[in-house]
Amino acid sequence: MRVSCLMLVTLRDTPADAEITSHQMLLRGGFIRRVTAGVYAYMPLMWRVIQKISSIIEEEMDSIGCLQTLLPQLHPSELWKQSGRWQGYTAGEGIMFHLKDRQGREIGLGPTHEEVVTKIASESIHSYKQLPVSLYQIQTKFRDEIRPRFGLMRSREFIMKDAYSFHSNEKCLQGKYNEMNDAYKRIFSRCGLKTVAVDADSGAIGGASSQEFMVTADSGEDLILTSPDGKYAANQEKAISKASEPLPLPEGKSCFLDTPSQGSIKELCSANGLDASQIVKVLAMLAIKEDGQQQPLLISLRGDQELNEVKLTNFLSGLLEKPLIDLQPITQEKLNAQGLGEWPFGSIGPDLSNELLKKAKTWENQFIRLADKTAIELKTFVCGANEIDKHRAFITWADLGVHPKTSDFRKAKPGDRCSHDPRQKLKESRGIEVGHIFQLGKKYSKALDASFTNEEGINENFWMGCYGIGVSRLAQAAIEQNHDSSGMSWPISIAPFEVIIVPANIQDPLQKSLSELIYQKLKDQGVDALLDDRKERAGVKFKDADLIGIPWRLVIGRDASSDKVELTKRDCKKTELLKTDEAVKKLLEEIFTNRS
RNA sequence: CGGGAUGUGGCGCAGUUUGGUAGCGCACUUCGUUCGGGACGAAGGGGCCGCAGGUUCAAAUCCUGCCAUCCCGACCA
Repeated sequence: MRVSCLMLVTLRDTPADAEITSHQMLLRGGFIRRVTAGVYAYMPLMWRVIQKISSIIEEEMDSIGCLQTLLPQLHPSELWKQSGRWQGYTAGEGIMFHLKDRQGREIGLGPTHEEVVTKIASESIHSYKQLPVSLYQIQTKFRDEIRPRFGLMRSREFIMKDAYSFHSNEKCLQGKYNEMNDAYKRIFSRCGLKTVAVDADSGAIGGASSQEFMVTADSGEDLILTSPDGKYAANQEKAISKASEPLPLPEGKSCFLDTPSQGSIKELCSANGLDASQIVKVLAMLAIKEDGQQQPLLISLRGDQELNEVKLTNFLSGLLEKPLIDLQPITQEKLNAQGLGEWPFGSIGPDLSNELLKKAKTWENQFIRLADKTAIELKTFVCGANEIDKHRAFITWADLGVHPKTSDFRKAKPGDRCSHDPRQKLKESRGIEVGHIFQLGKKYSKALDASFTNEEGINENFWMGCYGIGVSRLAQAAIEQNHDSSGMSWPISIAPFEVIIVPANIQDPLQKSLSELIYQKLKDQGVDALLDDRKERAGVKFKDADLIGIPWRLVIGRDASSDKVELTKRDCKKTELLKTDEAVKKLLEEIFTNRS
């Protein structure tokens, strides 16, 4: 390809609305253009990158026996109603774009394809003899993100590879899951990315086990916690840890404390000489279920711990046997709207009376009481007295007479002791999620009644797994990990071109003809070569070459008369002056040995 | 949706406080000189100043409403 034909438009100034480096560089290099919020056009250079990533993914998926397909993007609402996700994905802050066709039928624009693929599998597969099967596609997904951000990192229209596997038993699913795990590691490493695999929450997709693949980068949106020995890595949403030992309260008889304007743990501690780990704090929250039911909750936590809402949501979804669509703190405004009186916020105890909910208009009138393990383990503690400006001290759970459901609801934090080895402390780093694999189990096959006949002649629902890679996100994440002050520096396996040939002065007939000769030679060898044949000054071409990050640069300049050219490696900027033949030979060697 | 900021040629910005009919740098076009790290000179082209109302002799500038974009939280590949 010739730069003169490439529609290359680079910007000298950084567009003001781009925040992170990779986004800025993609815009400056003319790789992407924004069309509307969270929607981008992939320009020719970017499309080449995406194609290269796609090929690597295709090779790896094919190598583990996955079948490529292309599924529809318009999904009938019935299918999503069957799986029980229509409400959650469209109502409230749902992320599915949806519309009505001319007949008034509701249609969703595919944010993910479990429903469609499960339907297809169930129609085509009737016997265990046809299993296992894995299908995948590389396609645009639509998600009406609440807040699109950072260019392709969180866009509303993005390219994703999604795979779905169907099995006759759990063991087979686990086998495929492990194969996928390995394939993912190969894919990311072939793309030149450093990634960590972390335990993850399976979120809205649901299912049992799940792992995320994170490109490590300071600009990442996710907080990852890892152990120094590398044996444990998890997304903070999911991470577990051992909380520090609480400071035991000294002996004492249960009593009331006057605690005027000590509504926060901090104030309570400093006014009474307490440690936060000696207090049980109670959060009042409202869970909104998919069917609209509103359930008040009281969650007890040790004073020095924070609530992990993901853990709470998952626990409640199991308890209520319905997905939650929202979780919000109870505020005085909400109480007023329910026609309820004032609650003693700041002094609420785990035993706050159900009486307070009696007159609620739309809420359930019993609390669900929950407590984090660390709170339950306290022998004696300080807690709210359910009266403004009053707390109680030297209280035990027996004194309170309530029996909250107990689980792990606390947020693991950097510095916490690791569960597998308390001598180690969790470290934090940031990551960009580029892949996620799930063992779904029978969640969708049950909901959509997708089954096969097993060896015993009995009808059984499929065991399923699903496996995603954010292709367009991965491309941007690659820049986040590979750039310097002058621009991008693509890993060669996914670079839009492998080498750029730059005649310093295209007007010089010798330089021009030598450049053309080398260009032809490289092309004949199957190298992705770009020839900068523009009538620009050398400086301009160098700046552009650096910005668009082509891994190798061959400059044909003043030494052309002695048949010498310069070979430069983009990532380290190391330059060698070589005879033309040697330069071409070395380049071919480098490119062919490093092609993954 | 809540909190904050910003909307002026393709990009980056000034002008808004104190109303007088739009300017700078980059990019673009033409000519000349230059030619190894975003050249110089000359001459050009391009803007209903986010949109809609209002105030005024006069609005980018003042007032009202809307819209859009970006940043901080919930969402996620």
